[in-house]
Amino acid sequence: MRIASFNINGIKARAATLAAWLAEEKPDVVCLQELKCPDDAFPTDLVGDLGYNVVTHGQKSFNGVAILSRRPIEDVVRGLPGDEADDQARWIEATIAGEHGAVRVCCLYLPNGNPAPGPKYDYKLAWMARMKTRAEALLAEERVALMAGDYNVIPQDEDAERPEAWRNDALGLPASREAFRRILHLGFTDGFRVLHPEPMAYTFWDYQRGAWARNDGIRIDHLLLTPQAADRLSASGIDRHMRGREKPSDHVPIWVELDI
DNA sequence: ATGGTTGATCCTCAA
Repeated sequence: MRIASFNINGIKARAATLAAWLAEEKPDVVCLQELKCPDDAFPTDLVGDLGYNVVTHGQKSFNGVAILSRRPIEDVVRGLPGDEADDQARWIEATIAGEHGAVRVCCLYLPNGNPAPGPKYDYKLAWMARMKTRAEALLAEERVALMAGDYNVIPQDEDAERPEAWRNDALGLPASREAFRRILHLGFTDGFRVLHPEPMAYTFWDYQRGAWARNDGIRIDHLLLTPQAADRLSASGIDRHMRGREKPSDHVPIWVELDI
C-alpha cells in the first residue's frame, strides 16, 4: 500500500495538477494539506471519478486537510485534541484496511510559526506539544500507524540547501527542531530518511527568488511511522518532478510503501 | 537589508 503526503497549496488552484498526479502515480492513500477551502467546496466528484473516497477537515481561505483512499475510510476523527479553543483545521485521522491488516493514518498541517518569536511561534510550539501527546497515545496502541504531512520543520542541516538561511526562521530554529525530535524519539521512524541517507532531498522550494531553479530547497514534509508500520516499510520516495510541472505547488508529494 | 511569488479574497494576509 502506497501512502503519500502532498501540500497542494490550494485545492482550487491545484485540482488539475492533483488529478494528473493521482492518475499517473495511483497512490492508495493520500494526505492533503492546505486545501484553503471549506468542506462543501472540495472537488469530491473529481477525485471520485479517479477512484478515491475522501474525508475532509476544511476551513475557508486557510489551512484544511483531507485523506483520500481507494479503499473505504473508517473511524474518522477531525481536529488535534488538547485545545477546545483551537479552530484551525490542521489534523484529520482515519483507518484504512489493506489486504493484510489496517493502517491508522494521521494527516497533519503543522503551523508555520513565522514570524518568530511572536504569538504565531508560541502557537506552533504549543501545537507540537499537543501533537506529542497524541503521538504517545498512538504508540501505546502498538498498531500500524503513521503521521504524515507538512511539519514545517527542517530536522537537520542536511535537510536544507542553505541551512544558515533558516537558523532564525520558525522552520529551523533550535526550539522547532527540539520539539520535532521529542516526537520522533518517542519511537517513530522517519519513513523517507531511514531508506535515503543522501543529502539534498527536498520537498519544498519557495516560489520566490528562483528557489527551484537554484535547488534552494528544504525537507519539511515527513511521514513518521510507528514501529509496527516501520516493520512493514519496503520503499519511500519524493516525487520531485512535480515541482517542475505547470502550475506547481511549492511542495511536492512524499510517499512510503507499506506491506499491508 | 531587501525583495521576490503565489493563493484566496476582496486588499491584505499567510506562506
